[in-house]
Amino acid sequence: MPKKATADDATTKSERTRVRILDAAAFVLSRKGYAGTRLTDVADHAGLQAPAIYYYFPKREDLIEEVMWSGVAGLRQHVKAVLDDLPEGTPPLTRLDVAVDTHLRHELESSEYATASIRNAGQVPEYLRTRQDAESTKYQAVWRQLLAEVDEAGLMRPELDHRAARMFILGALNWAAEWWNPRRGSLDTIVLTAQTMVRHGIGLQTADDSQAQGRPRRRAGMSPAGASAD
Amino acid sequence: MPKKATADDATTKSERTRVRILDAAAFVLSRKGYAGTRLTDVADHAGLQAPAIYYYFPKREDLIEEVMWSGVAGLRQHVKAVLDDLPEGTPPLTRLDVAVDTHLRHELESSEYATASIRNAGQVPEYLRTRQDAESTKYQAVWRQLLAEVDEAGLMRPELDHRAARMFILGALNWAAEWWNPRRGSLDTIVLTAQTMVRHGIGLQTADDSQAQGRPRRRAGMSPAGASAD
Amino acid sequence: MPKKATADDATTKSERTRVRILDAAAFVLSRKGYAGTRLTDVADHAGLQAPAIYYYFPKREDLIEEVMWSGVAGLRQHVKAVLDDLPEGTPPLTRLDVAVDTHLRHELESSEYATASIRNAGQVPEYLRTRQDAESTKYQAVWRQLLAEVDEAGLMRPELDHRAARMFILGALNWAAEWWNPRRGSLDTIVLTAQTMVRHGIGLQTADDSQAQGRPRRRAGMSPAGASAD
Amino acid sequence: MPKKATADDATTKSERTRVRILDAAAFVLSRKGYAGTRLTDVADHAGLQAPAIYYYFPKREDLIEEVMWSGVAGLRQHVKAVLDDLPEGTPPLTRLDVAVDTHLRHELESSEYATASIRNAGQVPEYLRTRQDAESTKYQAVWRQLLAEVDEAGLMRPELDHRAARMFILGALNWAAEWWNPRRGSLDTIVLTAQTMVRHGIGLQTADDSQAQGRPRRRAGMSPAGASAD
DNA sequence: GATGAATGAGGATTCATTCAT
DNA sequence: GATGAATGAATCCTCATTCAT
Repeated sequence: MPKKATADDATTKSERTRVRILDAAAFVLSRKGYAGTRLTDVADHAGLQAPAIYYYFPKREDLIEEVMWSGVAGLRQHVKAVLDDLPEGTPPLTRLDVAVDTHLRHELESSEYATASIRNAGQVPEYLRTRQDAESTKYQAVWRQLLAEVDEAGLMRPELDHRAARMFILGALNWAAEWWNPRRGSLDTIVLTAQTMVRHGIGLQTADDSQAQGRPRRRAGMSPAGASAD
Repeated sequence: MPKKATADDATTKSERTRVRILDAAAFVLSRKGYAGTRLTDVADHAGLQAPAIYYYFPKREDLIEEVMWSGVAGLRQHVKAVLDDLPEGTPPLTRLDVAVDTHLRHELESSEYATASIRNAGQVPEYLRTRQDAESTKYQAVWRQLLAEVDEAGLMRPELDHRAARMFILGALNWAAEWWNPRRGSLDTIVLTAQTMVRHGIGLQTADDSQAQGRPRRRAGMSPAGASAD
Repeated sequence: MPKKATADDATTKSERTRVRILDAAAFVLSRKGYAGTRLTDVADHAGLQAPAIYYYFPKREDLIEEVMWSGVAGLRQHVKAVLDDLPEGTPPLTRLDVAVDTHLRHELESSEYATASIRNAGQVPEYLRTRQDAESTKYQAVWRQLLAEVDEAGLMRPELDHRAARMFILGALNWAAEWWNPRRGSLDTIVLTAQTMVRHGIGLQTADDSQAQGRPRRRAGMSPAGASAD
Repeated sequence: MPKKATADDATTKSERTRVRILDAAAFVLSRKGYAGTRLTDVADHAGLQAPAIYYYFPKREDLIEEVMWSGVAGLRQHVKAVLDDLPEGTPPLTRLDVAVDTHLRHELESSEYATASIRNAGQVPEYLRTRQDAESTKYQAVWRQLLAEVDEAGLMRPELDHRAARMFILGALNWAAEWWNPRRGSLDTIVLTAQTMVRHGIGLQTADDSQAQGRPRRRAGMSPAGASAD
């Protein structure tokens, strides 16, 4: 993500308002669902009047579309960036660990957009999903690749259907937004659990590769808002 | 669910209409979300006019509440019944296999209610969730018990947080409703994949217990959920 | 107009409400113009709440379209019917007199629809005018025919451009709705004035045909509302 | 109109912008009607942003009022000026011809204001019409005078109601804006037709006075109306 | 002089709900 | 039991208008 755009970044006031609206929309959308997202609520959260939204987004749908898209886009870019940063020759199961770690932390810690996007994937009408679907497909490709690497290394359980396995992993991770509560268990704990389950659920055990990996690095300004501003 | 209600059961016509409305509501709810569920659409699917619904349900919310509740209740009863049917002494990991199998098939094959309930768990307002939450808690208990048995048998990976593990499993299974497409892979295939991932993600491998289990048995009249699938 | 449909006709209550709404819309439309016609005002005049209109007309535009169309349609049918009733062999200039008389009385006495239609002809958006334009064309044909008959009888002033002459006549008649005030001159007076001006403005004087003609006959149920019900 | 304001007059830039706004308003007003005239559209046509209009006109209504007033005022002044220029002793029916000619050409060729004013005469709210009504009355007086002269010369058809006759003439002329299309007949043609119809519709034929008169003379700087046409 | 940003007052439209039949 | 007709409470969206810059 070349340009970082966060509400506090030194961009124009106008741009910051736009981001505030998007943030508010992501917040409301992830809690109330597509049909339940009222512009009044979004405006309240953004600290302005509903009609002001129209100065930035021609239609309610355009606002929602952008949130939904940013959700996947931000997630994909974040995960992809982290994976690309890994040293050459990192073992496939370790890369899987890192992906699980990154996805989960982004979803739960940094991005209301990601949860908004995940939760409403099934409810947003067809015609609002073009960009989102495209991003989704790309993100799926990232995971397909991860599993393929495991497979090529001869480490994948033979009984598994690749697509189903991928979807079960993503489902498990996505669903975390529904139940995770910072007060009932640290994020580190659940990340470790997820990594363990994925690593062994997917991978054949080898004695020397049994420790889950993934070092969370906080990365500033990686929010989907930033993504959306590209 | 004390009373069995299926559309073809020899109940009054009135009762059958009630079920038709519930079925329709489950159908719409699972596709449009809580706020997007219009009584008009429900009525259309049930083959009557919207005001007729009020003869059976005092408020839109009551109808939705019942669907949401039936969703979890039906799922729980179904899974519980199947587990209870297993012969005494069935090994814990096998019981887990069976639970995965049963949950998945019920969700994907037999119950629009289950998916309605799953998908909208986060969007339905607090005050509509009393019964649903109670059922949910009970259903969680079933799975908590399953994992506890595995643990007691000394077969559970020690790194796992029990609650998180349980939630990841349910998340993976629940999410399947979002992506599973009968045309892109048989149910048997994905059931096997899920079983494998859960069994190895959760359980320590023992040489003699490596084969996934679970024979689907169709069970009639389990719930309105069951009804809707007929 | 085969079926007569007036608000007090013995049709269903529903049909009568529909007509009441149309009448109200014609009333408001002719006074406030296309953009100024608020559904609230229409509803007030019809004695119901604005949303009730949607029970009868899917869109505000559909309501307006129907009024606009009925306006011309009713006028055309009325004038045509009266002309067709004239005895065979009625002289062309007499037929012209009758047409002037009928148009004027219908516009000023019987039809809020006609004035609504006339006044807003230029402001209603293109896509609402299909039916109206078709009717208009047909009505123009009636007058083209009238003038053609005068011409064929060798009674038309040679300097005249036929189309322009027709339009000037219709303009003079249509505009009457803007200025005519029952308190400032009887309808009979202005009808006579119009007939005189048209007859001599258009026709060459012949000694024996100098008296304007046209006996107003009140005809029940000829309202555009009736027309619209066909 | 005390101050002459033409876009190319050597006035301040400010004054020229004001005229541009008025021109734009006349344009929009004559096409969209009173209620349909949006400041945004006016601003677009004037090549500036809507709020800029407020620098020149305190209220939307003030802008519209001025256009409506200028419409009649310009027309009246133009017609009056031309009539006053006629040589002493010009016969009444010739004066009538000239008036018809002048009104028609001004309306159709030079003034978007005139058409705006004519078309919306019935829709603009009462309280915006003070100046306009005053002008209108004065313009009516011009025509009343024209007809009176014809009458005094003993040339007026006795059946005619003076007021009605005047209104029919003006209606015919005004309505031309609704149908005249430069591509479907030259202005000269329709002017001649109008003159013929008025002269014979109103006047008693005398052998030696049968030729229609009226030489169009372009007169610059008459009004904002004139200005807009340059 | 002019614009970007924002607001308040409507106005069209939707939808749960009511009620007489 | 069920529907046709109607309503009241939102909700989206538009537009004149304001104001700081």
